[in-house]
Amino acid sequence: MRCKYNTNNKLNIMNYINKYSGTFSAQELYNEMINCGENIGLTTIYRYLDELVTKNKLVKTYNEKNVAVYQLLVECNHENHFYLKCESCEKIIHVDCECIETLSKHLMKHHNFLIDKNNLIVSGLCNDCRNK
Amino acid sequence: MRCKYNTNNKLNIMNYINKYSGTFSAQELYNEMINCGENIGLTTIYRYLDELVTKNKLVKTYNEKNVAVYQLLVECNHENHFYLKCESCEKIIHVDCECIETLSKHLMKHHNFLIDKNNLIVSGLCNDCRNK
DNA sequence: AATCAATATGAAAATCATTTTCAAATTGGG
DNA sequence: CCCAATTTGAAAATGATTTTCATATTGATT
Repeated sequence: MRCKYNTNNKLNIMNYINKYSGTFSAQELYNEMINCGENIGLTTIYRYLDELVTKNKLVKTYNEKNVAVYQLLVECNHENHFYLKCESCEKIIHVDCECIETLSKHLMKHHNFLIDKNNLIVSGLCNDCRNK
Repeated sequence: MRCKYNTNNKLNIMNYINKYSGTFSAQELYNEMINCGENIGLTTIYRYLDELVTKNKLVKTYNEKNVAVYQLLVECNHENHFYLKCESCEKIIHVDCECIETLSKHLMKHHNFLIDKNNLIVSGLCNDCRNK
């Protein structure tokens, strides 16, 4: 079982995670740490990232190449920030993604509608509830 | 280059695809066909499924184990229906547009979120109120 | 129906992110 | 300081998907 001890490795990984504003893969994080002279194993990174996902500190999604990418779950007022709300578990998911800019531009151009991103909550089912 | 010839294999795969009302993986489809005595290669199935995705006949998502699953894309007029709501005049605007499908696919693929289109209300400013 | 270049096929090998294994190192409570 | 619980990470395993490439099939043209 994991997640019992707070180790130097975990603190160190967290420091590097905090450098990212967007998503990062386990491999990218590993490369960054190695390049900075840290001594860490890729396995350890995978494990700690999963631990943080379980603790809702990170959100895990998949990029266009189907590689897992992670992102800090932090409140923020970024340009492309909006919310996903799970109708089942009520969880709010913060999203920071260009996809909303794409929709925004489309609605303006083709529907003459000015979207209010700060007020956008997209309802649906989150990954956990969808798989229940 | 692919997609030029219509072969017996492709017709045959299509027959089996039509048996599914929900999602199926390449492996599941392969197993089903082999069990039914068909002579087919898994590689061929992967290739034809991708061809059908490109042709918008199938939608490709990933299940909880991150395995690609496919589903027939059935045309439906109300499939892409959602609402715009003006924050100023409270008017509800009905929209039937593919842009929501684009967002939906993106949210599923990259954020593991199944959008509930029937419940989507996008807030903002309508054309009239924006010009006041 | 014979020819032939383009395309399709599929078994085997390769790819590659992720997980598992397991012996060694580390942690923190007692 | 001890020691059992936990963490670590290199190496191996996993497994879905892609690539390779020699062979088979296709369909247009004679």
